Amino acid sequence: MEEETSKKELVMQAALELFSEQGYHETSVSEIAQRAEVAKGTVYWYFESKEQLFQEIMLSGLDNLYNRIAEQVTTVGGAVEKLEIVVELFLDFFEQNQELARMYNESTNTVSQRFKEQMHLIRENYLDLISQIISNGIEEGSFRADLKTEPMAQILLGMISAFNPICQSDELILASKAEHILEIFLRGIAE
Amino acid sequence: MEEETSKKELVMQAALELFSEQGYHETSVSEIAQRAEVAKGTVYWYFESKEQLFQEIMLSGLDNLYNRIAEQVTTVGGAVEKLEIVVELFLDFFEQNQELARMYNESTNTVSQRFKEQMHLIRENYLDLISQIISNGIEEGSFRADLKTEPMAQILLGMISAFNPICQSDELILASKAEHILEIFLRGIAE
Amino acid sequence: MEEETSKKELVMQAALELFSEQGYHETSVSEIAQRAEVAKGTVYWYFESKEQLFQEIMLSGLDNLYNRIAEQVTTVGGAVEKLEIVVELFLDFFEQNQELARMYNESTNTVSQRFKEQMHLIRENYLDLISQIISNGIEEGSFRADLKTEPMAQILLGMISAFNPICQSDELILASKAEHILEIFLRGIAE
Amino acid sequence: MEEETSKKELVMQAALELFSEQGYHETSVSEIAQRAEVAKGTVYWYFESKEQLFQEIMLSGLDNLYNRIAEQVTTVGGAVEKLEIVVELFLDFFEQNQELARMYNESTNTVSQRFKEQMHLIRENYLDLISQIISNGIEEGSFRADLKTEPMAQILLGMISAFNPICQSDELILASKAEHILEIFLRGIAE
DNA sequence: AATGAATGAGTATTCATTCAT
DNA sequence: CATGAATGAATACTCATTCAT
Repeated sequence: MEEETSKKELVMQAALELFSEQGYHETSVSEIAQRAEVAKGTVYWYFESKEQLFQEIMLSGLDNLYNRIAEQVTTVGGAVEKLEIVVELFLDFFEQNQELARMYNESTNTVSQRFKEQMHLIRENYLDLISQIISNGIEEGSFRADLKTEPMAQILLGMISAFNPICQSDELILASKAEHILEIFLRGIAE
Repeated sequence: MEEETSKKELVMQAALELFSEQGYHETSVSEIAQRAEVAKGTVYWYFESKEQLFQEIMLSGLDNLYNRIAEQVTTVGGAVEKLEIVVELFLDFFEQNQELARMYNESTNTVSQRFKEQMHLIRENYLDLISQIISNGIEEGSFRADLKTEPMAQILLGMISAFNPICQSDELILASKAEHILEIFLRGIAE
Repeated sequence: MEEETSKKELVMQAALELFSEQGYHETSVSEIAQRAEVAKGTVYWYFESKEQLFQEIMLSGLDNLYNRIAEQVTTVGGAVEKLEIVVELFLDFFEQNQELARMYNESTNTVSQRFKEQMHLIRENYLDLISQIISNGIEEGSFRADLKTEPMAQILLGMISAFNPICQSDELILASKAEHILEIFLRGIAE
Repeated sequence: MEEETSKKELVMQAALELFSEQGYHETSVSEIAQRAEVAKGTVYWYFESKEQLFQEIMLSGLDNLYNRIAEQVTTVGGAVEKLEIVVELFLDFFEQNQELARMYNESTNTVSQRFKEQMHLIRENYLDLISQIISNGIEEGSFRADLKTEPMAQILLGMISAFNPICQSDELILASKAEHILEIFLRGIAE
């Protein structure tokens, strides 16, 4: 009657864990089924292929983050505060989902054209969101008017990625990472 | 009589091309041998395994870049000029070796612990180099004294990666990329 | 309220179509269920297994033909006329049911011993029927008395099969096929 | 130095045996490798796929038979004697290679379009050969001039197939089968 | 040094069948 | 009667690696 978690979700969770622990290629469908405690066939009942499973996980994860950011950003007024939120939520997401971050990197060559396009679209959504915020900041007079918003958005994402736990050795705390990024970026684009 | 290119180099070149075109897992040793126009066994005469081959390519590529940067950096005086060189050489390298950049991303999970450690070491070398420059800049009075150099170095690398051609859609020219990065970063860390 | 066609018949029809379009092994139970617009489980309510379904289709088809031939053959007097009917009905059946003809060929190795025996039995029925006609023809004085009826029956079936549309490239019309067969066979066995 | 049988031949032989014992679908590549006493990979070293292996076996078998017939047929003068040779060699072939005969039947749906076309071509070669003989017989005055040679050739092949051991229950000896066929066919087409 | 035939462990995927609802 | 989610055994095929020549 309760059926706490659907089998599909069990599979996705198991796959997320294994993909991020071991990588896409190093994880077999059998392993996923085993960890999810379902039969191998069940994986194929819910997903057309291993790759599809991967994509569904990626896309849903990134979509969630986007929605969370887009939502929170409306709760504050100034462009500076908005960027603070973007940075924090992103860093928090990387912290919580090292898996996806890692998978994102690994997937570059692995997957189908259609998937790449979807990923690109998602990335563009993020860039648009940030560009918009910067644009608002310029109107507000908070940021320099001579900036091209799109490359700025790219740079911010790059800075954030620099603190993706995968790339990092030393262990800064999240708040500190955000501080460093904002310190440079906001100063860099300030009026 | 001349033997223009050694078979080992032919193999490395073929592997570099194929790895970057298709990714590590999607490239078979047979393909590499074929493209290099040598027998499969020859690959194994020069390299212990496919993974070793991969690593040798990666490491030699990144090493070259490091040496080039380290060398050029000594030819100028100020910290600002040094950072300009770092940014430009990195961006140029990405442009010339999209392959390695892509491979670097993909390799995160793929490979052995020992290899990861080597990659980390290389990355640390880069970070040290940049940290050192920033540190000098602080002493010079060019940069703020309250900065932690290591996170700054990380941030700079992150910003540079943001313009890795793999991640990008729009086609900025190299000079323009460098300008954007330096504009924000130098302003961000300036005294 | 009317329920024009029973689900069982829908399944058999769908299976017949698919088996003959694609062959036994190339057709999955899922496909059959889909084409029949019933659930997969329904197939298993009516048939013990995929093989049973196949057999039921085969046997019922061949049984129908046998009965039709056996019946029509009584409506004429002479052995020659009887053989004409045999040939025509067979050829007509092949034309109408290329599917079954094809399936018959394919099934030789596919299926269980018990099924093969049933098929053999059916074949023997056909051979008996024809042998009997030939035997009558000999008594009538229409056919040579030195003939062994059983091999003659076999030969006739073989000749008929030669015009099975599967084996053929050129498109003779049915009447013409029958004519060719009878021309040779009747002349060959005539007194 | 001797290497009595090449591994490729071992594989083909094993496959031929297993296919004819159990059928195409019922035989796994593993089984073939096992019976041939080679590794599974070796099968794939010599053949692109299971289907290719099947095709190579079929085509080479039928080609051999054709060549044998075409050759022997030139050693005798009259059309009647030529047809006797055709019938005998065919029947002998079926006897020796029940396997191939059976496989031929089963393959109808299994395989690729290109293969079907090749099979058709081979069949046409056989039909042409026989048509030609009949045509010569007509010129010789041995056979009726009102015959269409192509359907006659088809009929003869059909008669021969009727004695394919697969289709048969009782065990006639080869000579007797040939006699039956020729008795009817030659009488049927005689002047 | 170089070759390429041979190996066999490993993997994604299919599909007949079952059974709780 | 009817459904379709769940199962897991079975299979074709790949590919890094070895080694006799």
